[in-house]
Amino acid sequence: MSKNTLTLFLRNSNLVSFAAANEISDIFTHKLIPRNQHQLTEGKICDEYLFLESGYMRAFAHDTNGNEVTTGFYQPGQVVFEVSSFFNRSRSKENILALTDCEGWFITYKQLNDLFHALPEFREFGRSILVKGFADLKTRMLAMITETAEERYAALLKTNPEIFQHAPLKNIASYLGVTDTSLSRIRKDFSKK
Amino acid sequence: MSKNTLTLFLRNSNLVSFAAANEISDIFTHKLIPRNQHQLTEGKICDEYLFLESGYMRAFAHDTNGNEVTTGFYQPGQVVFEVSSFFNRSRSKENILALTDCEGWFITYKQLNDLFHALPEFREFGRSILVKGFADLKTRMLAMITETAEERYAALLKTNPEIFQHAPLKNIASYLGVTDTSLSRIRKDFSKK
DNA sequence: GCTGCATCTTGCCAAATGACAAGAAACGAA
DNA sequence: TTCGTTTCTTGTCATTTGGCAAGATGCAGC
Repeated sequence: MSKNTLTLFLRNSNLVSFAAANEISDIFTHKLIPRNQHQLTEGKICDEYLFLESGYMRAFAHDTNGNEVTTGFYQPGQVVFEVSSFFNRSRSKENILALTDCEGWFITYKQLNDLFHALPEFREFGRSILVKGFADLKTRMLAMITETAEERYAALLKTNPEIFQHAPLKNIASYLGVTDTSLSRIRKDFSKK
Repeated sequence: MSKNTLTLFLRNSNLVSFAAANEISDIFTHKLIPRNQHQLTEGKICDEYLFLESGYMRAFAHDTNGNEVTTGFYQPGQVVFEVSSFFNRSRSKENILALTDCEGWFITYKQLNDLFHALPEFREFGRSILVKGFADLKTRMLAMITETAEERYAALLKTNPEIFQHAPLKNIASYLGVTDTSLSRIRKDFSKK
């Protein structure tokens, strides 16, 4: 069990020097999240900034009718946390749970703020994570408005094929903004091409 | 012409002290943007972090078929900038233009970074702007997936009625994720209720 | 005022998607 | 393994939305 992947992840951002990456990594705590266990439960305040080393996770919320809607997927190499709850110290409207057994490294809100204060390099890193999340969400929003469900499906299949091996199709359906019935038909048509 | 509204805006965040708000405000430059003028043009790097004091603005992008899609509206009291282009120093895929004559106060990327470095309070403020934008976009995404076009229309009418006086309906239609034809019908049905 | 252009509405029809329900298949717990 | 639950597919039908085009309206510039 080593922190190599985390250190490398920080270094690869090109925002954190070798020395700082080591210093930062040392603060992180190792964590195992078994399949189906919640990393974050709605109503709680998100207090972990988690670097996901292995495994897959899913975030979901409930709509006004109480139906589950998958809001995001996480794969190895991503930082897992709910932005609004984490930074505003407010109750999360989302759940995050492990689709598979997961392994990662985390720091708490306080530790993150201390690091931000002490290390400008890590501040830059934190900002880049936020900005990337923002940009990805914007891209997804644009796709939602301008692309057909089949195009969104094809794009997900291309950019994130692994998720199909770990998440049930109904989760992927609500992530794509369609019912599971529709996704099933889209897949049937798509496979014919 | 005074910086009162900007100073008050900083203070009202409850993240910036009175002294710091004055200090920060002093750095900002006044700016007038006449109706229909671009505040940001796609292909350019967004280099202004603009506090909008009066007037309304619209952001839009182009989909793969070259069609215009409105990605956001800005009203007085909001900060206007394209997150990804501004922080990554990359070419913007979006345009931002004035729907009405506008007045505001801005700083450049360099000035913002210097302020972030010098004043932890302003860093907090900057983060809160980013986090709020993120949360709003998430909310909109969830609405896009779970609500009908009519519900999204009704919500916009309630939360942002002023925009209907300044933006043409076709812009509002693409923002809501429907064609202008559909929006026209939705409005007809909606007014009957 | 007139002219031209953009905006908005409306009708008609097609395509996409949803709602509901039944059945098959896969999976997990005992 | 067996049982029960969840997941996935498929059929039927209704609803929503889009594409296209025509006409009406409004607005800006001359």
